[in-house]
Amino acid sequence: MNKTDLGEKKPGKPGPKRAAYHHGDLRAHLIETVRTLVEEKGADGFSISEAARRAGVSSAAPYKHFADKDAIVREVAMEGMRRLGAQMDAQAQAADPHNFGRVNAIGHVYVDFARREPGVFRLMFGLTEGHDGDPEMEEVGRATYGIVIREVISAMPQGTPEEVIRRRAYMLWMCVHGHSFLQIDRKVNVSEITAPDAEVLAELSVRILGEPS
Amino acid sequence: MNKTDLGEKKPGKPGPKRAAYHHGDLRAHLIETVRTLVEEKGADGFSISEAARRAGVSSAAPYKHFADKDAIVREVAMEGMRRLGAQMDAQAQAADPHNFGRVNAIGHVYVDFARREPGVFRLMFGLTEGHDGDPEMEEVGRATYGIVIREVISAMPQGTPEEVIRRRAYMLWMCVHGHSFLQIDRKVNVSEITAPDAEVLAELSVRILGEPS
DNA sequence: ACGATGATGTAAGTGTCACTTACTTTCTGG
DNA sequence: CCAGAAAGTAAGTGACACTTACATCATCGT
Repeated sequence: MNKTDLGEKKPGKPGPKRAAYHHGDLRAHLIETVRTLVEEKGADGFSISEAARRAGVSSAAPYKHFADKDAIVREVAMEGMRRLGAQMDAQAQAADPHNFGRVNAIGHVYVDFARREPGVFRLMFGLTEGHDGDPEMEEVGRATYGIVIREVISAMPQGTPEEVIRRRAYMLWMCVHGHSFLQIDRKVNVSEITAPDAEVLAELSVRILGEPS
Repeated sequence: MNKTDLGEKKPGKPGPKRAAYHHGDLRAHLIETVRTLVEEKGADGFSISEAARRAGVSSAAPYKHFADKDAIVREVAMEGMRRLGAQMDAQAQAADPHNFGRVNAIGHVYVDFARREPGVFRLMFGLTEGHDGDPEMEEVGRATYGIVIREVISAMPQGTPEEVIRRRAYMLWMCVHGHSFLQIDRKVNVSEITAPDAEVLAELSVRILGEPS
């Protein structure tokens, strides 16, 4: 009976990386399962029961690891936010700094993430009914947004006031965020718009970060 | 026993405006109740049962008027979309055409609607899991977006190609849509942004509709 | 008037879900 | 090696979406 030899039973203190009792880190397994379910059934269409069923445990088992459904959802959302941040960072670094290429790269990562994982994306940015004020969540969000700020700073002329930086960054965010949701919620065909991302994002960064006309 | 003398018993044909049998147009009453509930409990936190309870009917009664929960939600969303369109139209007509004033007015109506009725707004623009392809819904959406197009046309130089018009209109929509969701989902304090709508929207319309820098 | 008809309502289900409680099993630290 | 915590289970509870079978009532053709 292989217990999926995931158990890295460190004889040390329990620590935060507790793993492998009966099931073999059910906690992480559940987060992954829920992530899949959220994409399959939608953010509100999935059930803890089904996640437990897929993990091969009883429907009460999840509650040994999470207070309630929202707690699982929060973990999935935070994990998604960290992934988004990492991708944004990587692609920004890899991009050509000229012509706002790094800012554009971040925008593409954002929109692509929404398209690739619309369920998780909605969890991350939908209200999730009460996760505002969660300090850990806000911390992760701030870290991710910090990457945007960083690239806007280096895309704008040196010495641009912070006030202006923040304004420009937020304007970009508005656009990219709105574009992402309009895409995944399929509101775009409403007006027969089929603009390629690259063009639109490139034009927007010029218009928003450039000199006002 | 006043049956709330709503009954306008037209002896004519049943027609689409059927009213006042036992309850007195339960259908409309339910839509209104659900609209309230959606704001109180959130788009996925409300229940048909509670709506029926508030309307004073059995929990099975709603299913005489709507196929399922989604059907009620769709009606609420469409009614909201029609109201949004009407407000956009009215405010656009009332606004000063100079300096993209009419386009800005539309943006304000959009954002204000989101803030005033975030629950309904989410219903209108959230995926609602399968209402894409609903022809009536698309028709209402197209009509509302038509107002935007109309005002963008009259804000841009005469003779601007339709392709460009559509591009500009969509860029504006992206921004306003993103701003609305970031506001109602409270993602804005993440980055300590507290920009007044008027400034941001005015600047955006200039940057998006004006000459590229 | 009047009775068939269909629209509108109810009561009593079914199956699922979130979450709880009481209990058992398994791992771990002293 | 054992006390106790951690991790799991079975069996609930109450709410909900939706169904089925039945009751009521306005309306319309006769």
